[in-house]
Formats: sequence, structure tokens, C-alpha cells
Amino acid sequence: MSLADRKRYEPSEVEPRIAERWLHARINSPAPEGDSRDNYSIAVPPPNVTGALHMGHALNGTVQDALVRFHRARGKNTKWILGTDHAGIATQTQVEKLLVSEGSSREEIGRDEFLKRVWTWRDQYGGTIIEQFKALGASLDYEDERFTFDEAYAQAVLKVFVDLYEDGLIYRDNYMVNWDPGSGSAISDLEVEEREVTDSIYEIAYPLADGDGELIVATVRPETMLGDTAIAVNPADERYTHLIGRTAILPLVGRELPIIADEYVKTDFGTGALKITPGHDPNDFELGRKHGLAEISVIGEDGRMNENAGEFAGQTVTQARAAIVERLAGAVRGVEPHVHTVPFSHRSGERIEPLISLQWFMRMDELAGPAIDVVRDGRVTIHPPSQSRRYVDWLENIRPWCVSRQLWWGHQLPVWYRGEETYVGATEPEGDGWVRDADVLDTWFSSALWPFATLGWPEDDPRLRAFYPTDVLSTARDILFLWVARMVMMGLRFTGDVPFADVYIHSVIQSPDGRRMSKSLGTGIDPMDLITGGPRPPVFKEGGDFPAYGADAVRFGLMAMSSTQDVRFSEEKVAQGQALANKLFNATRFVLMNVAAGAKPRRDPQTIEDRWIASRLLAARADFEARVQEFDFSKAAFGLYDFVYGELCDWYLELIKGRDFDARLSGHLLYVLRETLALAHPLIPFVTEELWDNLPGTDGLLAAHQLSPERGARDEQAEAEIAQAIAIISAVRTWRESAGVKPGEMLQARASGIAGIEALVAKLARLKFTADGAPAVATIPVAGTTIELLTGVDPEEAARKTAAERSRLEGEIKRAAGKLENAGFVAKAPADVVEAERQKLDRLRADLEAL
RNA sequence: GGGCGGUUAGCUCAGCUGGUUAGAGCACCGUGUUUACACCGCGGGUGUCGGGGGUUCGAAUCCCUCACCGCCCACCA
Repeated sequence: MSLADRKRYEPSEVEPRIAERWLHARINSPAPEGDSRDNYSIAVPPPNVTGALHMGHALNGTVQDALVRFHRARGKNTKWILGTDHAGIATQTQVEKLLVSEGSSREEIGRDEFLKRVWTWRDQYGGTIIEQFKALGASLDYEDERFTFDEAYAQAVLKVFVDLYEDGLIYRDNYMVNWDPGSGSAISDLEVEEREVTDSIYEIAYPLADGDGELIVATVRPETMLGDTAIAVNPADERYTHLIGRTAILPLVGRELPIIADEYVKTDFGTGALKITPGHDPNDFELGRKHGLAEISVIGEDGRMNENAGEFAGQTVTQARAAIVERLAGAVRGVEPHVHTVPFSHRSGERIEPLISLQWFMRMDELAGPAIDVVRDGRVTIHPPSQSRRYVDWLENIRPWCVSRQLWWGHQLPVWYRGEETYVGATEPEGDGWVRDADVLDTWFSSALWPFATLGWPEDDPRLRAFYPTDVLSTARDILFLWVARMVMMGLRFTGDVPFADVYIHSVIQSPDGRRMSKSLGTGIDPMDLITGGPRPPVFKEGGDFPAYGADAVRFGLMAMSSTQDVRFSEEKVAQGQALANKLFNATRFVLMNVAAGAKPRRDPQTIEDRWIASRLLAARADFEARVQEFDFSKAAFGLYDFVYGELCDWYLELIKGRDFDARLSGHLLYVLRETLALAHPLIPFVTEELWDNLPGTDGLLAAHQLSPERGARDEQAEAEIAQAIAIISAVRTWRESAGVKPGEMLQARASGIAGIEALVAKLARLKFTADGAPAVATIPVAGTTIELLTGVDPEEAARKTAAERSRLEGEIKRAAGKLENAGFVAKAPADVVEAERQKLDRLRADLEAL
């Protein structure tokens, strides 16, 4: 169907076709040539291999794609590195659920069979999100897809582990960890979230060993008392100083507990006497190590009381708590409700059980220093700047990272044991009797290598030379520590260079009602539903399906929404993007239906409005480029919208209507259109590509088009004159509207000093200028001149209108004059401000005079 | 407990290195002169810039304070 017959832009018809052309043209798969200074690269935050596109991916994908297309058009060899993450716990949990629904379990089928099932699952769902990225228009390098579980990637992971072990940064230790009973694994501090809960606080009497009274301690976890190995009091607490060094008896167990002094104990909380359970409380663990106390575990990794719990062994924590409180009977001296925060697993949602466990840890202090330095000295810039402080604060207080996980789906530790021996190496050790550690690495361990392991590191890969360091890392705030900081640390350690120059932290898009987007709350919005017209989720008041907005509209909308802080989703902004695409489409139709046959794009201004639009195009381009470079995408998007609507369509195309579309005008129009499409392409690639294809004198794909270097200077004179024309036309239109004069009625008018724009004003303001000396029936002072209307005006309406305008001017004059009469203002304000106010007052008075 | 951010039109947000009568999109109201677009054009701002105090010739903008909302960090039993 020819463009002339398509009155409306239909993204659903166009986008799949265009996406297919991009893929076939291989523009996304650059040759690994040159080095990172000539090239532009971004490593996509690898989505969970079996995940689906959510709003965060859509926003982040748009940001990265806009950057990639922007730099590609400006001469860079660009690579957007594609890949997915094996996502240890998340994926394992999904497959386990599947097994349970089949009446089976991972334990039942065993490790090898389970891993096969996960691979099958991956093959089944692994392509979904990649297809969705294609629909969004993301120009990822689809021919070089990586997976954090690829053979080569796995080798890189093992090498890093082995190297860090040999450097003494990775070690095995019995230490307090966050045990997640839900996943049956230790997890890192970052995977823990604090939630507020109401517990009971029990006051329990511990008798003194010498029979001389008792000591009352307060606890919310009586079940852990079985593992108590001391009682601590503050050395300055006069209530207890006489007890320090003496011994108490642990009820139910009979263990002797030394009474120790430590400033850690608060005198004004609880009873001022703290039971110390090094086996099950992080603080007590620290105190225990400090004071050399025994560490007794009474809770096992299954979340049940273990053999050290005596008669309570086998009970769950909750059961044991009740049973112990009951057995203590009279020793319980008080029970109060207590609101406090306790750790929960971010993954499984279960309450964390702190316990001592033999795990692999990574010392972070040595890695953190350089990672702080590169942000401080600007080798890595974090946008917005407020986030770099968070980054530095976290790194300055960093603690060892527990990297081992008791899962099956992940990189198995390259560690073997034989009796007391430990072997760490990339390959299995020689000799018999070695048993490999069953644990796997935290998923974030492998993710931390993403920017270089995807490019072939540690091999001397041409891709690494060409595209590392990458240019930008774009992501959401929530993984600044979990991922970004660790990539910087690992990048510096293993490649000697930063992994990226800029970090862009984008907004989190909330549901329209301000809540977090979530499927279970019904507040989630699937970007694909916006693109193709799926159902509106319950969070929208109105029901029904979204219109098929198309990928360009979604991309524009998300960019328009983006900010330095979190924002609410706004369907209107997506609709605005749809309107922009449609507007460009129709402006192009208009041009193509009118240009002279054989015309080619050529910058060739003949008239003042031609000069004006060429100048405004330069301004729009400079503005867009500045906004993109400072990561201010919403301004970039709105700037583009304003240019297309507010300058190109509303004014320029209206101003040229009626002119002879000769070869010169046709060429100039095609030029303006071509440059506009090229400028807008990074944000709305589909519609611009489609129109480019229909534009005479363009070769190949717009996506592969190199922008011509910016030519020419701004034309101040044309900009000033057309600005005046616009002001006059708008003023006349406003005047007509409020004076009740029909928009189409031709009026006789008179004006002076606007010779250069008189014809343009006459056309769009529906005026017929004359030198007739007839008296004016109405006057409109505007933009340094006065439009006098001679005919077609009801004198009463005109008089009313004039009176209203007079009173407006008088009000402003009064205000300006008052300001200038204020001695303080004249004396203290800067001279140019005062002068501007004077000039304004003069102008207002002249306007009033003209009335 | 500590820290950060927010509160501007009916809605979503700009503006905040102090200086025109505070803006945009959508919604809303009015209206259709035209060689593309009714997913259109043209015209219209509907506001106690969260409350209070202060600095200043001048405050949405700077300072203090209060309120509410959101987020991050944190080892008070």
C-alpha cells in the first residue's frame, strides 16, 4: 500500500517487518576491530535466562538502545553485548516447583538428573526475553549471545576463583552466615531484607551458681538459650558489677555460664543482662570470638533443633520455643510484645536463621579501595551523582562476602577435599580419593565478570581488545552493590581497567497508583501488552485492552517518564509517543505527496522560513545531543517532540503551504525531513526507519546511516523574524477567538515594520494588509509592532476586548513601575536586571499607547 | 536508630546556580480558516508552588522547623 493511502501509522504492521530487516542487515554485529576508544559498547545487564520482559527491562533496554543507535550514527563501531544469567536460586526454585507439581523433588531425582531438567527448562523458556528485546527494537548483538553458564564463561569463573584463592582473598571459614531455610543455603548480606515483626520478649531468670540469687535476662528467642555460653553485662552498670566474673547456671541444661563485662551491652534495654548465644546470633558471635567463648549450635540447617538441644531435638524452632517457655515455667518472669526488625530471605521470603557454618568467603577490603578510587577520580562516573555517595559509603564499610551456596544450579566450586587436604584448581587434582565440594558459587560471583568474560576473557580475544572497557553500564539502583560495585572490583583486579566509564542509574517505574509493580499485587504492567495491545491490569480504573501502541510509543513514553528518581507509570506519555510517531508519519506523507518528481534532499533555503527551520533543526540537534550525553533522556524526548510538533509541523509546514513546490523547496523539505528522521531514530527507530525507506534520495537502512557532520551556524535573523511572525499570528488568533470573530474571516489590516514576514502573517492570520488610511477599529500591540484591524470587527466586541487588554497592561505596568520605584531594588539588584525591567516597562507603556 | 529523596494545575511531571504575570503533556472548556494527520488544527491555565518561620530589594528556588509519602543503610537482646 502506498504511503498516500495510509492515513495513520500502524506500528503492528510496520514493526515486525523493520525488525526483520535490521537483523538481516547484521548492523548489530560489528567486526571486532579497533580499540575501545574508537568503538562504543554496552554490556546488557543479563536478564534471568528464563525470565520475561518487565517494565524495568523495557526502560533499561530503551536507554541502552538509544545510546547505541546514537553513537552508531555518529561514527562509532558499536556492540551491545547480549546474554542471559543462569540465576542460581531463582531458576532452581522454579524448576523445583515444577518437580513438586509433578509429585517429585530434586532430592528424589538426584543432582545430575536435576541439572538436566534445568537445562531443559532453559531451552524451553530461554528464548522468550530475547524475542521480546527484538520486538522492542533493541539492537543487541544477537549473533554473539552469551550465557553465564557457557563453557568458556565457566572457565573464566573458575580461573577467577582459583586466582583469588591463591592470592589469599578467598578462604574457607566457620563463620556466622545468613542461613535461608527456604532455599536451604547460605546467602549474602545483600540478599537479606529486614522486615518489621511483632515478637514476644521473655524475661528469664538464670540462677547464680553459688546459689546467691539470680540474674534475669531478656530474649525474644528462648529456644536459642540452649546454646548460651555466657551472660554479658555492661561494666558500668552498677546493678551488676558485683556479679562480673561469677557464674550463672543455664536453666534446663545446667551449663555454667561465666558472667562477663562488655560495653556492647546497653544498660537501658531489656534487663541490662544479655544472654550470649554465639551459635545463633551475629552479635553474640562477635562477642563470643572476642571473649573466647564456646560456640554451640542447637539449630540445624534444616531449621530444626539438633542433637545439642537434648529433649527438644527434632522440633522446629517455633515448637521448641513454646516447649521451652512451658518447661521454664516459674523462671519466666515476664512476657511483653516486642516490635523489631528481623532478617528475611529476599529470595524465599523465609526468616533467616543465623548460624555458624563452614563456608567459602571472599575478603573484600583489598578490592574495595581501588573501586572507590576510580569513582573518586572520575574514571567511572555514576549518574546521578547522588548514587556515587551510596556506592562509596557501601564500599568503605564492606564486609567479607559469603560466596558459597548450597544449591545445585550454579558454578560448582573448583575445590576438592581428601581427608585433611584441600585442593583448589581449575581441573580435578591427580590421585585417588578426592571429593569435590558440592557447593556452587553465588550467582553474583559470575555476574561480576560480565563485561569482560562475555568478550572472551581470559583469552586474548579480539572482542576484548575492541570493546573493553565498555562505555556505559545502565541499570536500576537496587543492584548498585550487588552487581555494579562488584564488576568494578573484579574488572580492576583482573583486567587492570575499569569495566565501564559511566554508570547510569535509571528510575524505577512504579505502578500508576504509586505502588511497586508486581504481578501478585495486580500492579504489574507487561510492556509487551502495551506494544501489541494486551489487557490492562487491574491497577487501571478503566478496563479493556491497551491500544497497540507499538514499540516506538512505549520507548518514547518510558524515556519521557524517566528521571533521576522513581516515577509512576503514565499511559499518557506512551500515548504521546504514539502521537509523535503518527505525526511524523503524516508530515512525511504530506511532503512526499507534494514534492517535485526527482527531487533529492538538499539543504537549500530560499525564504526566511526555510532559513528558520534549518536553523531550528541545528538547535534541536544540538539540544538532543547534549541531553543524551548528560543522560537526561526525558528532556531529550520532549525536546524532540517539541521540535517535531511545535516547529516543524505546526509552523514550518503550515508556512510553506501554498508555495510552489519547485525543485529547490522540494529538496529543502526532503533535507529537513531526512535530518529529522535521523535525529529521532535513536528514540523511535521503527517509524523513522519506515519513513526513511520511503524518502527519495536515501540509501540503505537508517539504522546504519551515519549522520552528516553538523553544518552551518544558527541564523539569528531568521529565528528572530519568524519568532515575531509566530507571535503576531498567535496574537491575532487569540484576539479573534475572544472577540468572537470567525477564524476564517478575512480581515483588512495594517502594520508597519514587518515587511519580511508580512505575507506569512497574512496567510496564517487570515489578514489582508493594506496601506489604506482608514481609522483602525481595533489594535493589537504585539512583538514590537502593532496590528491595526480595519474591517470585519464588531465595534462593541472590539471595545470590550481592548478594555480587557488595557487593564491587563495596566496591571503589568503597575507592577513593573512599583518595582522600579522601590529604592532597594534599584540600588541592590544587578544593573542588567534593573535595565531589563526598565525596558519592559517602556514596552508595556508603548503597547498601552498603541491601544 | 542514621541517611537520602519527594510534596508545584484534575492527573503525571518540569522549573529550584533567587529576577518577566510559575510551565509541559494528558484531561477539561470553546472552536473548525487550511494542500498531511480527528491518534487533527486553532484558542483558553483551571495554581495558597505541603504548613509555619527566617534571610533578601525580590523566594517555587536559599536557611530553620513541622507534617505526610517513598527509598537506602543499620548488630539493641
